[in-house]
Amino acid sequence: MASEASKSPTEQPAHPQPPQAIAPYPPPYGAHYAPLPPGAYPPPFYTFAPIPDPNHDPNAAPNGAPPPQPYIMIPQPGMMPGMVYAYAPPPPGQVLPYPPYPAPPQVPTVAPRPKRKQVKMACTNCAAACKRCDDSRPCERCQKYGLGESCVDGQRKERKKGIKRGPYKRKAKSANGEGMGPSTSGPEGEASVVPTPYGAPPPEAYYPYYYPHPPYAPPPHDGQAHGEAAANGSAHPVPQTYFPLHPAVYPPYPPYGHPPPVPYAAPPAVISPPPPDANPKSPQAAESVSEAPSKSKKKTRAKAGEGAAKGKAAAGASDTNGVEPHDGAPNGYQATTGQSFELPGGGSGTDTGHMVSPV
DNA sequence: CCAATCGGACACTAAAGTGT
DNA sequence: CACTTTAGTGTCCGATTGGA
Ligand SMILES: [Zn+2]
Ligand SMILES: [Zn+2]
Repeated sequence: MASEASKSPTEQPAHPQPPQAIAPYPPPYGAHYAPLPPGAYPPPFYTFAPIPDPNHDPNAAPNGAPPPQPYIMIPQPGMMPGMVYAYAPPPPGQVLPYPPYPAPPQVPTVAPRPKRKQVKMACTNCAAACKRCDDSRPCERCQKYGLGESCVDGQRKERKKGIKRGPYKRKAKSANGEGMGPSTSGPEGEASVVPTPYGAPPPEAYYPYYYPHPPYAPPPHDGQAHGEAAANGSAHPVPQTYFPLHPAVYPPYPPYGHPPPVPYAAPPAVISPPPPDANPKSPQAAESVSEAPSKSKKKTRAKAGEGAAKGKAAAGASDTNGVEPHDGAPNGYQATTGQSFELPGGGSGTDTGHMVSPV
């Protein structure tokens, strides 16, 4: 019972906390990718933003202008796994003033909810009442309602056998979902495109910006093969290059806790991110989409649990007590694109995290 | 206000289908 | 035969209803 009782609605599995050390690792100007010391932190989490190469990148410092500051990329609560965020870490105790990509905390769309856990077998009383049970017998709820003696496991039906199915459609399972033709044969007109792990395209050249971790990064825009990537198709994906806009073009963000001056608009196109996956549908969501042909829900609910405990024998019993998994979203993320939201400071943006200073 | 009810989303997992 | 996909079945969330 000590296993799952601890879920706080507002908390999420904490990212490994990095030493707040940006100073020791300033990537050299012109470097394409300056990773932190190997082994220091989990690679997907802590990486330096690349510094623009003035020879190739339009975002690099204008003539004579000083190079932009290196930004350490630190994951923030609410960020999607694998995403990196090009912005200096907030001071201790503070959070980023702007919504993370791709789903800002303001929108109720995506809350990092832990999966609901079920007991292997609910007792008959709980099952009948459609309430949460536990592994103990009598279960907590039955004890509460004085149903200890009738708290027994139900009996699972045996699953039907011999039911024929059509041919399976294979799912594309690759690290770079990009090029591959995903579920090729979609007879139902079902989604035929597998979304990238992060749904939306990586916005970049924004302040701040987010983008997928290297394996999903778009190719270099300057025609060069940055990083160790691109060369061979066989080796595993390698960090690609992304460049923060130069502050001279796009003023940096205000200090933490301060709202943005104005809504950030789209910047002049310097880099075109790859097209979004046209399929916002969660692979898992398919379940409830189609009409359930046979929902074995016919059962007549017997009186049990609260009902059986008639007469209020067990007072003060409320099954809403205790742990609430705090729903927010199905475990399958909805990869929506172009969804708008409100910025804390009164601005607005999209779930792509595009935010750019007006200049 | 609170407990009981219950529709339906969600989780689990076994069976069917596929690949090697 | 290992692995993947599909879907049958159970769990239980959360909205609704009804009684005190
Ligand atoms: Zn129970
Ligand atoms: Zn019980």
